[in-house]
Formats: sequence, C-alpha cells, structure tokens
Amino acid sequence: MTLKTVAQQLGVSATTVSNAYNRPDQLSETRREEILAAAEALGYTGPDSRGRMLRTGRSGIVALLLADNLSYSLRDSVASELIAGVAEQLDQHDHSLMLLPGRLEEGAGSVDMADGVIVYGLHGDARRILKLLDDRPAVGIDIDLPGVPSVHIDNYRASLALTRHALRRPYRRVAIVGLRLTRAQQGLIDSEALLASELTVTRRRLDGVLQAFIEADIDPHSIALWNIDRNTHDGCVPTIAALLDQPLPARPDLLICLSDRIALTAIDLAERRGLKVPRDLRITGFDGIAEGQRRRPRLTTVRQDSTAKGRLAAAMLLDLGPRRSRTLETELLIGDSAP
Amino acid sequence: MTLKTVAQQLGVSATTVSNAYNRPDQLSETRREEILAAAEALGYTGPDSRGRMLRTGRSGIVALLLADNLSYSLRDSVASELIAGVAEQLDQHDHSLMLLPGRLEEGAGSVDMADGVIVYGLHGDARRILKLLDDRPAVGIDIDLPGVPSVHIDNYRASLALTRHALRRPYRRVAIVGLRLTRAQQGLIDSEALLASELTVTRRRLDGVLQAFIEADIDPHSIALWNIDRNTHDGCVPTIAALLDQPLPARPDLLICLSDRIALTAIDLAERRGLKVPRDLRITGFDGIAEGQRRRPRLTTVRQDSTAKGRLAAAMLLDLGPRRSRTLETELLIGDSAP
DNA sequence: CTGTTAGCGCATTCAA
DNA sequence: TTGAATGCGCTAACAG
Repeated sequence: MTLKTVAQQLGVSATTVSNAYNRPDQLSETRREEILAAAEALGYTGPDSRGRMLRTGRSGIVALLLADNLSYSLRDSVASELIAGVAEQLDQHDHSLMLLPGRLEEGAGSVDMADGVIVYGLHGDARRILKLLDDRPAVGIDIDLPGVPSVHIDNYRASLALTRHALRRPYRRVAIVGLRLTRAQQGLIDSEALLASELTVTRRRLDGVLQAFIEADIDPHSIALWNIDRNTHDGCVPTIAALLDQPLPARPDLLICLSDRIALTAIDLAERRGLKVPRDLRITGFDGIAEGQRRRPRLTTVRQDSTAKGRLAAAMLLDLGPRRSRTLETELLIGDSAP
Repeated sequence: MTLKTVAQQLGVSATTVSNAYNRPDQLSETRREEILAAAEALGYTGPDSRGRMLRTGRSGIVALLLADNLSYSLRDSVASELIAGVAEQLDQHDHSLMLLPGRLEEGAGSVDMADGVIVYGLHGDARRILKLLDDRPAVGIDIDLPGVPSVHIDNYRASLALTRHALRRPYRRVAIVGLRLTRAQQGLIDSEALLASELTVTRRRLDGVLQAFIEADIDPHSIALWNIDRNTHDGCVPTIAALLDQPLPARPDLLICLSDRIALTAIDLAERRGLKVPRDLRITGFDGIAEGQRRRPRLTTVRQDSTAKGRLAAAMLLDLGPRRSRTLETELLIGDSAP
C-alpha cells in the first residue's frame, strides 16, 4: 500500500494525497479529510519515511555515536544519563534516537541515515570520525573534533578542587585509581606507561589530582597509581581487591578514584573486609552518579550533569541554541566517604 | 558525491561502482580495488544507506518500542538492562538500534525505517500498535499481541514463591507496595480501584502475592495496598515515607515490594529512620537488579534476566532462533533483607 | 565482466 | 485547487 496506489483507488493524483498529509493549505478541508479517511480505511498508515527521507534528505533521526559498544554504554550510569538527556531533548522535538556503537565496522554506516550526529567520548582516529560525519551537522561531547562544536566540563579544575579538599586532612598513604589511563597495564602501573597514554577525560582528571599533590609539596611520582579497564562493578573488583589486600604499610588510607563506579566498588570491598569508611579509609570519586548519593556513606565526589550535557548537545544539533562550544559547571559534593 | 558522479568521474557505469562495493564476485579484483581507491580519493564514503534502503527495502535498523518515554526507560535498571541485551545482540549482527518512546505522536513514524520491531511492556491500545507495526516482523517482551511471538517470565509464579518464603517467618503487620496497579490513586489504595486496573506485569505479581496469603489463610482484603506511579527513587519516596511514618500499630514489619527499586528505596528510608532491616522491617523486592545485590543488606527478591529477555527477542527478530513465544526462568534470591 | 534500463516511495517543481 | 512529470541514490534484472 503506497501513496500511489491509494491515489489510484481514490481516483486522484498522488500529489493530492501527498498534499493531504503534508500541505493542508494546498487543498480544501473537506477534500483533505475525505482523502485521509479513505486512506485510513484502505489501511494506509501515511507516507513511508524511507521514500520521504530519500526525497527530502531528512529523516528526523539523530545518531549518537558512543565510545564503547552499546551494552557497555547502557550499563554505565554516566553514559546512560547522557543518553537520557539526549533522548529527552529529541523526544520533545519529534526526533528519533539511533544508538551507534563506537567501534563500528566499515560497513555499519547507518550514520548517513541521520540528520545529525552527536559524538560522545574518545574515539581513536579523529580523521576516521570526520570522514564518517561527512559534513553532516555534528556536536561533540567530551571530545574535540576540528570544526565541530562541543560540550565539555573542566575535568582538570574539578579534580584539582576535589583533591585539594581530600588533602586537607592528614593521611598516611594515598593511592589513585584511574580508568583507562593506559591500555598496556592493568592494576598497579608505572609513570612510564602513563606518559604514553592518550589525552582522555580521566587523564585530565589525573592531571588535576597530581597538581593538587604538587601544590601540597608531595612528589607525584611517590604515589601509587592503579589502572582499571572497565568502569563496571565487576571490572573494578580485581584491582581494588589487590589494592586493599596489601599488607598494612602499603595499604592506603586515602583513595582517589577517578570515577564514582570505582569509588563505590572500593566502598563495597572495603566494608566487606571490615574497614570502616571514612575512619579506616577515605575515598573520593568523580561523576556524582545517583547511586553514590543515595547509599551511605554518601560519596565525596564531583558532580557533573551528564543529562545536561546530552540535552545541550542535542539542542545545539537541533539548532535550538547557538552552535558554539560550551563548558558546563561542576559541583563539589562533600559526602561522608571523605569529609 | 554520489555513486553516479563517481562512476562518471571514473568513466565506468554506476553498476560497476555499485558492484565494487556490494558484489565483489562481479568484477575483477584489480578493477575493484582500482575503483574503490579512486572513489576513496574522490572523497566518496560508500553507497548512501538512504538510497540503498529504498531500493532493497532493508535498513539494518531494529526499532525498540518502549513503554515509557526514553529518558525514563534509560534510567530504569530493568529497562536499560533489557535495552543492553537487545543492543548486544544487534551489535553482533551488524544492526543498528533505534529507540522509540512509547507515546509516540501520530507523526513520529520512524518505525517504518526499521526492518523489525521489538515491543516492550504494556501499551494502551493493542490495535494502535499492530497498525504501527504494519506487518513488519515483530517480537513482544512482557506483552501479548495477536500474531506476535513474545518473551515472558512467569510473574505470578515467581511472586508466589517469593511471598511463600517471606511468610515462613511470623510477622505482625504486612503491606504491599505495587507499581502502577491503578492510575486513579497514589499511595494507599483500596481494592475497588484495583479491580478496575489493567492486567499489567505488576498486577500479575500482585496476584501471586495474594495467592500466597490465601494459602496461608489470610484474607487478602485485610492487607494494606499501596501504589506508586514511577519506578524511580524519587518517585517512590513520598509513598514509602508515608507508609513508614505511620504510628506503630499500623506501621508494617513486612513489606512486599513489587519491584527492586521500590524495595531499595524502602531500605534507604527505613534506615534513615533508625529502623534495622531485617530486624525491624523485612523487605522483599522483584527484578534482581545489580544494585540490590551489591549493597547491604542484600535484597531478597526474584531475579529475572532482563538482558536475556532482550537478547532473545532480538535473536528471534533476526531469525537466529525459532520465532515462538518463550517464558524464561526466574530465580529466587534469598538475601538479608528478608532471610 | 560491464553497461543499460527500470523503479523502490515520495515531494516538488511547473503547468493546467 | 489539482495533475503530470521529474529525480532523490541506489541495486537488480537483463542484455551485451
């Protein structure tokens, strides 16, 4: 059942049927309702988006290109808050959301179905992404692409402020647990591996942390640095466990975690080992995810509004606001895990 | 830059260029590479999916029609686990995922871009949905649509088993907190309102709970029934607070919650009021979400594998398995909230 | 192995 | 106010 067959059945031209749907001003109200009713009766559900898309060049679809695969992204609080923000904005403006996994193969180019693309997070090769975008309107989140406006937070500054707070109280030994600071090593890493690492979001957070130590006259090289590959509870367990199971002089009493998920896992595992937070171990996170603020001890962290990031990026893409790069504010949340 | 212009530039026909991309066996290896390289050099990124879609009738897109709006669904653990399951399966088979909000307006018919549709959860008017599907391949999850195979769990049986467990230990007073059992009332509701309610997933859970009471010779009408509209922490707070703030004879010491989110909120609020779980208040949930199993007290609940539901539905849609309705197993999880 | 032709379903000229 | 013609970008028959 196509527009054409409907037109034939009704004895009018295809144009008239098309107009009935898309340009009410082009035909009389009675004629329009007549046609719509008849089409409905024939079981025609309206113009097919495929044909319309090819003709008009617009699909009403916005693609969200994620850094990881879809299932990982959907399970990550930060990413899914962001997706929700994008979705919220699109919902309100009659656009559909297409989720695209980061490492898309050569062929998987459903991208060109989209009117615009939001690129989230780090993607290996910027040139590859730009080619993929192919002059389509685009907005970046947590990523800088030449010619593409983006939404950011200041990870360095937020991390610096948070760590300054953590260092106000004395500690015996500190450890930092980062996320994807290097691909080479998991667990305890050395600074050489780090130097080779890319300029990721967590890297900027780390730089803020280290700056706070430098300000406090502490040699950054003296600090144990641990690395985790996946920002999930299960992904964090081995490294955190190894860290906590160190004999006492080595075991830290201050743990700077570069994400809330890491910090929450650390709280879990610490408590399971009979350690009291913050008495035996102070812990900071980063992100401000809901779970961390609900449970007790409430997490000391930096809140970034991922939903707002998604909303803003979507709004920029839909031309609801100026298409220029923005840095959103973050908020220091002093919880009970590191008072 | 289209396939046609590329062909002109290279002095070959459009078919040959198309074949170079889609049917390697239709031309010599050297010619193919020659064409691909030249096209690449011209800045052509491969056949546009819009044209291809119109021509072949297939888009490589699977639509997931959710019961609520996108942002709500993405923030709900159960729904987002399910989405992740779908995504995982699609990832592996080179399909893209399009998320569609439940209450889509007349116009928002991006549905017909999809090769197939997964319908999740309750949708008001079945006829409307069927019309929307328009003979497209479809699979339901937690919903029965005539002619559409579906994936279910046995909410009644699982709920019955869980409640039987809960009733093994003596209690003074019980309350049930349900989700969307009726639209009319929020908070404490009466059974008349309930009778008018639809046959939702939580309604089947409720029936299982009530059956367990009947088996224990307890009049179901004597049990306080509370209703909540939104399965979020904030959405649960008012009702749970009202429930817990009742003076002692009325305040329950056994709380049957029809979702884990409700149960977790109840644990939070109870502990904030100085009540110990399970000593002062035993609590059961439903769903088995990760958060409930990580935190302590560990939640007593029924685990349903939402990811598996999504995966299975996607597999059925992609014809990777038999297209027939399936009921997945659930697992009783005896945690510390109701030992 | 390559080119010619046709048409997927639609919206938009332009002419009536 | 309506209709006939055109082409969006592509691929599948078919003929060379």
